[in-house]
Amino acid sequence: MATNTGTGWSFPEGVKFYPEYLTREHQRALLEEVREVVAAAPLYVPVMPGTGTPLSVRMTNCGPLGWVTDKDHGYRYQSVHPVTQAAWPPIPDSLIHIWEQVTGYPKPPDACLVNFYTEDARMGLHQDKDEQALEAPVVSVSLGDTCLFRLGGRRRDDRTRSFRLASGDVLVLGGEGRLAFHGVDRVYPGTSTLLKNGGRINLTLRRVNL
DNA sequence: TAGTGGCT
DNA sequence: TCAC
Repeated sequence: MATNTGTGWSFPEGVKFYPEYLTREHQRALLEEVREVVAAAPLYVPVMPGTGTPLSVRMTNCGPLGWVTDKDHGYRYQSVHPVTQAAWPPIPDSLIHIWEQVTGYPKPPDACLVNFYTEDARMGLHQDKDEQALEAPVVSVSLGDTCLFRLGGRRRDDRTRSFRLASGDVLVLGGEGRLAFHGVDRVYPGTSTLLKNGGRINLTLRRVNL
């Protein structure tokens, strides 16, 4: 059963959108925990496999595993920060709780990707498919400035729908939507006061290992 | 192919 | 959308 969005386009089955899931207080507390993660595991600029073209987002991770990409070894999960070689810091409890509440998946997430978007950062249309546990949903939590998010289907050429993700929104990609192409077309500067210097933070919770 | 410049 |  797909969710009707009133635009003639429905979310794929298994996609759940929770606008304003987190209160402002919860967002502030979560942001503080993200700052601790970034203090332990600094943001860095990932690059595309093969070409070495930098992505426009800055990235870090928390949890037993982190998603990384580089010129020589491509997309993968690994247990250490690619620059410092230190183990990733733990996933904050509040994020584990969100995962439990919105998924009900029997195992906790073992990876949390932290993406920081400045006002000119983008994320091209892609699928999350580097995980073994493809039956586990992917959970996205937005903090800071609003972005224009694009969601399609399992094939790159499936039609897409764009909608905004604002601070405190939670999006779950499960079921048919687990392998849906998605990306971030733009960030709207000045749309949130949560981050003093602006920008958007996206936290993506995933179960990688079975 | 999680990016992007250039051409129709 | 294509082609790199």
